[in-house]
Amino acid sequence: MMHTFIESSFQQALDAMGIEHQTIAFERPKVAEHGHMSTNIAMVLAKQLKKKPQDIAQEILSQLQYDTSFVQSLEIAGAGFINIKFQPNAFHQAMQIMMGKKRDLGKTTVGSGKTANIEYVSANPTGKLHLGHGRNAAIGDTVANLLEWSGYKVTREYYFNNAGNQMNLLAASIYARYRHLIGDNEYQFPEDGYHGEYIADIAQQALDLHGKQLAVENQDHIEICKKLGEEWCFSSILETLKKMNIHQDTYFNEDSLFTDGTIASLLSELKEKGLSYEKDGATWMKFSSIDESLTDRVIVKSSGEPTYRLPDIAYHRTKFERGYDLIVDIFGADHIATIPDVKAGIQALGYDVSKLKVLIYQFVTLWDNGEQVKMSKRSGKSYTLDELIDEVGADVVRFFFIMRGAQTQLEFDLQIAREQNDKNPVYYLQYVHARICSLIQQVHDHDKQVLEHPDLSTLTHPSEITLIGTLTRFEEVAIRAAHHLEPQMLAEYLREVASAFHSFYHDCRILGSEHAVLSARVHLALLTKTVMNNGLTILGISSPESM
RNA sequence: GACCCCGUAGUUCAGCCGGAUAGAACGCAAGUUUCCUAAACUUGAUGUCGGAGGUUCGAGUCCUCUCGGGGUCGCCA
Repeated sequence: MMHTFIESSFQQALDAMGIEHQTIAFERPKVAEHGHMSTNIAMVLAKQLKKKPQDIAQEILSQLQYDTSFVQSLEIAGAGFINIKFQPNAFHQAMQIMMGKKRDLGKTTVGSGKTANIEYVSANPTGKLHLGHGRNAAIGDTVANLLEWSGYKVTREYYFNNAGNQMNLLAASIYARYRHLIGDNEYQFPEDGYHGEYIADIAQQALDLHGKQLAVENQDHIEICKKLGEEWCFSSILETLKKMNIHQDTYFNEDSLFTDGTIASLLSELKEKGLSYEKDGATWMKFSSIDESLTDRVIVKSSGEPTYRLPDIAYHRTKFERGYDLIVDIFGADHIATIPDVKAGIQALGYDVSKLKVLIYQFVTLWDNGEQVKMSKRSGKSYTLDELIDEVGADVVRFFFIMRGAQTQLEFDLQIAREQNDKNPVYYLQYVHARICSLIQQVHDHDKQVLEHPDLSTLTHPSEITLIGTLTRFEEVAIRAAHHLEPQMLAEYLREVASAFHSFYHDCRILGSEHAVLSARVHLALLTKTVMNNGLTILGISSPESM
């Protein structure tokens, strides 16, 4: 936000030079000697004006009219950068503005009036959530939060299929375990069946509810097992998500697309538009006619059953029909192949595909004591998300899953996650909040007056200025993270805030200082608390009052 | 074989729309507390940004090729 103090001055200078209006990029130099802010505008204009960047910079500076109570100095440096140093007053003004926003600090309006749909987790009710789902959930929920803070009206959606092959396999697995429970040890367990312990639990439930009434194998009895399985799995999933502070708004059942005729009408429309054709008794989608790099795929098997592509396209179409301005899917890397097909289908149906953003996250590998924890789905011995949350806590789980970019493979180190100390980055952030809460408590005990009308001009220590400068970036970081759909940008930033605060806290004594200094510093601490609290809230992580 | 993601310090990773001397954490070495939570702070060492070309005032960032790791290529989801 600091650039707002100087931006219009630059625009006016460019106007005076007869240069067309254009966006001026301001950035924070890495080196302190380069000032608080710099712009490369002179270099950008060099080609267009056919002059040396240094000369252009000189010209801009000679035209520039600025408020000297805000700007301390302007310098031309390097290849033609203009470096800006602000007066402490500028930081105090910025702080004043932020203090006025109180709990809404960080909320912006870039997305106001717009709606967004974020689909995440979307696990079918065939088992417990595993670590991959955890990463999906943490990313999805945080992206949803970020968009909400940017002003979007957000719908959090969960898509599931309780009618497919996998569900039949679940039912067959439960039924087999049930038969074993009633003594039919010869009964064959389905090949590729689900082996987790929970299957036996559900079978036990079937036994408790129905006794030996299901002993004869028939469709009704298997259906009972399926229903029990679905309910059990879903409640397990929801419980796990609840622990992660995740609550979704809409649960979209794939089956509804078939029962309400959406699929049928899509099929006839595709046929009408010449986007599908019959071959070998199956219906194929003509992806190759939409995009040369794609291959035609079966959408209805010769058996009459649809492949997953058909409902996927139909489902995404409903999202477009529901009128969202932004549609976000959170997918694991294993689903990467379906995305071009869905996009092509949507585009061919006449929708604006650019509204659809697909966030792909890479796999998670779990490490403990320097050894990789193998996760085998077949044996059912995979480490579940639930176990992970119980072991290290939901805050740690959420943070670890978003602290790296989604596109990098995540190494989840249990050893570090378990530590409740300085090695664990989550505590570093939360400690700032707890420290400030404790401080405020003590200030309250001593002197209630300090909280009124602080004189910020006493904040001149380099650590104070650095902290204020860091806090001023909160809004733009939140916007940028939302725009790029990258939660880890916010996580990185909060670490910077924490570091700046701890330095300030170390350098600048608060309690016992003279009244004016005490008051101003307390307000700086309070503002930091707001930023940390709001930032952690976006990440779905708690802000403890004490640790 | 084709396509997608990744490759940055000993390790795990940041690095915005291409900007100046590539950053952080952990680990390692050395310090800081009669005082607000030492779960903190300060200082130091450590780099072929996988490699080779190219684009330009300027490349970790963009393009081409190449090597290495992961993923995906079904009338499975």
